[in-house]
Amino acid sequence: MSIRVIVADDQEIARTGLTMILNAQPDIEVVGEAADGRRAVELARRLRPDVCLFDIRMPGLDGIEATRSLAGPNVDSPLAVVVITTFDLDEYIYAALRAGARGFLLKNAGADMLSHAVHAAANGDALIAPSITARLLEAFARTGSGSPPVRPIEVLTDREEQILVTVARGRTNNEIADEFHISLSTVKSHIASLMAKLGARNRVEIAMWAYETKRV
Amino acid sequence: MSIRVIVADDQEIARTGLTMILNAQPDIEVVGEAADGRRAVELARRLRPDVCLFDIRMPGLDGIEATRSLAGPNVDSPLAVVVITTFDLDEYIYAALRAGARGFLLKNAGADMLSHAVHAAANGDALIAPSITARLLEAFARTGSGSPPVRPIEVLTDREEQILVTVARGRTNNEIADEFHISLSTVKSHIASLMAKLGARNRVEIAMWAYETKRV
DNA sequence: TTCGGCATCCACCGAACGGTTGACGGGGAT
DNA sequence: ATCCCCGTCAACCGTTCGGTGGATGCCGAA
Repeated sequence: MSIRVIVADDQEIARTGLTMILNAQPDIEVVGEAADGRRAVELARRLRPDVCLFDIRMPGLDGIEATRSLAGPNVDSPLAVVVITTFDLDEYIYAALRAGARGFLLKNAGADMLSHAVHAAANGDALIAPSITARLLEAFARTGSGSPPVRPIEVLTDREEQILVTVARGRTNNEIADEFHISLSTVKSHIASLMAKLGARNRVEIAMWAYETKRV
Repeated sequence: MSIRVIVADDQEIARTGLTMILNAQPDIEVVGEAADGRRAVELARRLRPDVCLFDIRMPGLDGIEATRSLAGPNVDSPLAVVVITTFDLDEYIYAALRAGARGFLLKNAGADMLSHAVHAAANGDALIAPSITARLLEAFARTGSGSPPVRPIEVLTDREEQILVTVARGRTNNEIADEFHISLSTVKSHIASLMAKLGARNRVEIAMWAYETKRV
């Protein structure tokens, strides 16, 4: 019997690529696709696949949240979720693993890595991209404890996400205020909470974050 | 006879996705794939496809350079190249178009957009993602001229290049001054000339430029 | 040698940014 | 009905940034 998988990614190109690569494996079958987190969760609940493959960046419910609601600590019959993303930022990795992910891959992973990760997840094991594993171990060594040095990624609100992008495009606060028809104060509020949530010290670091997570 | 296409992208997932979506079209056939710019150019020279679909970000020779050497101003029998990228930043677009691209798409484009762009390129037309087109027109309107608002890249000095990177990493002027053991004034001088040369209005736009040109 | 480019520095000033505190209404959850 | 989060806004204040107009010394090319 083949491993039943669902794939969720907001980019049609990536979604098709993942699906095709997995379907090319003799013992893997993609039984569903979704373009956002909410539908991914619905689909997973309905189909109960052996493995869910989620992109982190998705509109609405992101991959982390989706993972949490399918494989989180308080879920009774958790599904196996493999999270995939373009950049290997620590915040994401820890958040994904804490959310219950059984795997963490980068989008530049090849077909081999991909199918290995799916097989591992289906077997109750977990596969993490080697480059990430190294940093994970290092992090464990640094803290000397069993708990990873997690900066809990706080989920950005819709408005914050919008502001984030404009900041990363080099807009000034005044320009942002005009663009969204809100006051300068409000823009500063949003940017303040962005800095707090992302741990950024200034707007350039906000822009950095946006770039590194391909939000620009 | 179907349209012969080659696809170049360093991410296997995206490459597979693009190939599958295009092969699903009755009159399009993907005749080759490449994972970096150099091989893409070789492949294109050998196969002479009707359309080349290039990602901008590729190791070695990037998509822009690859486009230039296949469709640039001084090429005698130019091929039709469609450039695709995740980012829709102006520098990329202009660079791609100046390099001779016959299309410019974002990676979040759907299958429709993709096949339309390939068809257009094969017919000697050009298709650009709507969101980008709007900004292009706006830019043309701003300059009021028929020539694209191309900014000739002035060469950065070594020092400027160094400062550029630190700015893009979110450092403040004071931190940069400490890091290089120079005065705050000097940092400001360099940043001023950076802004002048790059046409940036503030340091975030400097950071943008650094990210877009893979300097970070 | 003279000229220009580069890197260094200074002073001044207004604009933009970042931090803080507090406030208000709406909506969803309990 | 209550509470909390979100989005909105205000006032205030210090810091940082960006702009201007210089200055100096060094080096290499003309």
